[in-house]
Amino acid sequence: MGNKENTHKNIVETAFKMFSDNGFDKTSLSMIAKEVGISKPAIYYYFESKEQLIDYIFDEICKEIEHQNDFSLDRISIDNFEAELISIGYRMIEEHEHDEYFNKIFNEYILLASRNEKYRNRLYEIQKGYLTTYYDLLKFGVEIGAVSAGNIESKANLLGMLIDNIGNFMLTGFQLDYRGIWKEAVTSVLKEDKS
Amino acid sequence: MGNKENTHKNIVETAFKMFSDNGFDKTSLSMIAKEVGISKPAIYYYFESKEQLIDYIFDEICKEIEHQNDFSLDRISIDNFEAELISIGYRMIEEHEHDEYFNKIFNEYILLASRNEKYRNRLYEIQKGYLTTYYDLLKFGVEIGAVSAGNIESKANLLGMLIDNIGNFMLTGFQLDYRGIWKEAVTSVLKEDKS
DNA sequence: GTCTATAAGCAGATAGAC
DNA sequence: GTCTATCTGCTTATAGAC
Repeated sequence: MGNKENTHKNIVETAFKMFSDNGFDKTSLSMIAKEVGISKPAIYYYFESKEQLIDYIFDEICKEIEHQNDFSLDRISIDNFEAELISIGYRMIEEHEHDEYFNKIFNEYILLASRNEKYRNRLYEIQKGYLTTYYDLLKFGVEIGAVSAGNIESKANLLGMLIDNIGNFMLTGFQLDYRGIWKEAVTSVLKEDKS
Repeated sequence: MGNKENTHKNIVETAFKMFSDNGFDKTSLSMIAKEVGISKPAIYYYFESKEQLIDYIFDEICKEIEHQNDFSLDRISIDNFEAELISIGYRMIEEHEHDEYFNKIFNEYILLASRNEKYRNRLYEIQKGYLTTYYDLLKFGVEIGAVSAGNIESKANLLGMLIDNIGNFMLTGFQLDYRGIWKEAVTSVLKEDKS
């Protein structure tokens, strides 16, 4: 009874870590069971198949992303718009620095999604929401006069895609001045149009 | 005799396509052999192991990238600098549009590299060279007076990382105005500094 | 060079006892 | 809930004939 939830949690957390370390295909249920300290059939008491375990973790990850993806516009004014935008990126970079597993397994799911429709739609919505956040932010910036009105959509996509790839580059262990890059991007985008 | 090179080529090309479609782990040597129209042991005549086949294709891909990664600065002047930079990105976008397999298998190798040192160093050098190209371009732009001198490195990394992720986004089937995003990035980066 | 036959091992998954 | 024992199928890889 009390143990049931515990074992379930152990399986999920161990699988998450091992999938992240080795990938889905190179992590067998036997390996997970051994690491958890149970037998392989015990996993089948909680999950119908390996695929269902992978799907369960996918769902958990998606929920977490969807949840953390809405930051409020409350504190933002014309005076601190640029600084706030910069610090949003800084916060993302910081999260990545303390989060070795998440990005790795997420890339695993992205590759899965490129071949399996089941994961594609959900990730599509996440990516869309992700870019939309930057769009809403810049649109708000236009309203309060902190951003010039041209090409808001492209600017938003530019920022969203850049911060996304900063996460990927960090994953590969590439050492760059990511904060400097992000700051440069924000200030460049917010610069007045010449014309 | 004449057949030897042909079979070798068939194996490599078929494997490339199938690895791209299904991933390494979900493409067995039996599947490749069947698709080529030979028996499985025939593959072992050309490659010692599956891993060696994967490595061979990795080497081919790296060589191709390294080769196509140097565009000359000859045609570039102060008058056409921005336009040339924009068209460099456009050309990359166009390549991606006609190249369904390359990006997919390349991402497969990136994920491999995140777990296997053997692939890591080579990809590291490619990524570095990639970003360096944009750095050299911008530095040249500074010399001829087409770019203001501040933060060249961050600007170069920004452009390099953006065009890289444009490729990734295209892979996922995400429909965006990638040319507009790239153009916005280039013009933003080349805008005069306010101060 | 390419084949048939086969070895050895591990994968996902199930039966059934406790 | 968790176990031991087991099934089926597929994997990489090899032996040896032609």
